[in-house]
This record gives sequence, structure tokens and C-alpha cells, in this order.
Amino acid sequence: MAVSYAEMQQESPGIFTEACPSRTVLDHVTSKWGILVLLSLTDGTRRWGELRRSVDGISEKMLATTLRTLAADGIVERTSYPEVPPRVEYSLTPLGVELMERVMPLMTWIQANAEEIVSR
Amino acid sequence: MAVSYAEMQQESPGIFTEACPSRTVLDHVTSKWGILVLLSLTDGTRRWGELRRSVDGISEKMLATTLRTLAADGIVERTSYPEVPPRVEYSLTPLGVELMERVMPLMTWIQANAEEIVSR
DNA sequence: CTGCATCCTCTCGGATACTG
DNA sequence: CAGTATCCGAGAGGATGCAG
Repeated sequence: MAVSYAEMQQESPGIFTEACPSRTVLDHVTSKWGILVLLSLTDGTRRWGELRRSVDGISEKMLATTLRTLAADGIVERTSYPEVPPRVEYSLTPLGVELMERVMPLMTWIQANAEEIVSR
Repeated sequence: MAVSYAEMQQESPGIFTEACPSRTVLDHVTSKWGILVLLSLTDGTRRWGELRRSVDGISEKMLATTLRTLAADGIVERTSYPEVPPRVEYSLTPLGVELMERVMPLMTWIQANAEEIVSR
């Protein structure tokens, strides 16, 4: 696997240029709320209300927008049950699970080092 | 290492709440240009102009802002040489190297899967 | 309960011009 | 070459109200 930008470019010269699809995916995943929503879903399937409560500070609008984007990307799956009252569940797709396997090491590193970094 | 949000919370209950330092670091790293600048620096030390050219689409203002933030966080090191014309070099600090070791798997995954995701 | 619609604010970020 | 200063617009994102 590539461990530097140079290697990635060798394999794929136009990587992460403005028009490159990679840039789009990167923007979605690293959007203000994207990672936090995905992080919450690593616990497993969650309902709308659970997500709203578990992602501290997110507004309903942003939760909806973020979920729609990630669902369209095939990273999150949305399942709605035709009940009264309505119930909707969200979970990671296999693609999403793969993605989060790469993200978790980053998150645990940030968790471990944030204090030191911010205190500078 | 924690592989789910639940595990992270068990270790550190307030993790990724709005006021948590982790949120700040996450925001810096996943800012619009943060990862791309850091990615470019995985090739090694780079000068201002090289960075500007290598990160496609970034403006001078955003490059300056991003570099200042990352330097303040201790992730990037800025070295200026008192010459004429001026020369300034940027590189990853040991902390930055650690960080990028966690980010690179994510970037290569995105590189590999972006086409499929965007084409949906 | 699960959202969408609307309105509104404010920050991010682009363009341009200028300096040491 | 390596930035800073200023202005300005678009769009991200918040608050509220309402619908299925």
C-alpha cells in the first residue's frame, strides 16, 4: 500500500486534483459531521433519535443532510419501517464498515493525543 | 485499541462532545484543506511554492491559514531561512508523522473506492 | 417519531492587491 | 519568494415551524 503522496500519484497521476472523485469522497467523509455520524454507527444500527442524541451538537437539518449524502454514497444504509409511529434505522453498509476500519485508528489516535495538541 | 465508539466512550466518557479537545483536533485535521496539505508533506519537506502547486485548487490565503493552524497544533514544522530571496520550508513533525501513518490507509482506500462511490 | 421547508445568520473561503 | 490585508459572496449550518 502507498505510504506517501508520491507513491499514490505514481499509481494514479490525477489523484486528489479538484475534479477527481477522490476529492468528493474525501469532502463527504471529512465534512463537519460526517465522521462523527459514522463513528456513532460503529456501535451498530441506530435510530434517528439515537443518532441525534449521540452526536453532540448536531442539528436536525445537518443530521438529515449528512445521512442523505452518506446514504447516496453507499456508506450508510437507511431502513424505514412502515409503522405508527414511524421508525427508521441507520447502519453502516459493508462499504461503510471497510471505511471505518480505516478511520478508527485515526480516531483513537486523536483521542489519545488531543489533550496534548490543544494545550499548546 | 478501541474499534467502536462505545469502547472509546467507556475509556473516555466525554469523548467528541462539543467542548472536547478531540473535536478541535478533528476539525483542524479534517478541515477543507488540512488533509491535502498534510498529504503533500508525506513526500518530505516542501517549500511554500511547492505546496501551493501540489495542492490543487488551494488559495494562498487558505494555504497560509491551514499551515498556521497545523503548525500551532505541533503537527507541521515551519522553518524559515533568512536569505534573499526568502526561503521557508514546511515538514511534518514527529507528531505529524504519527498522525499521517493513521491517515494514509484511509487515503489509499478512498483512492481505490472513489470511482465506485461517486458513480452511484 | 422522523423528518422536510423555510428563513436567516455568519463563517469559510475566493479574488485581488500589496509588502518585506 | 513568501506571505499579509482587505473586501466580498456563497453556502454551510442553526432555529423554528410544520407534516406524515
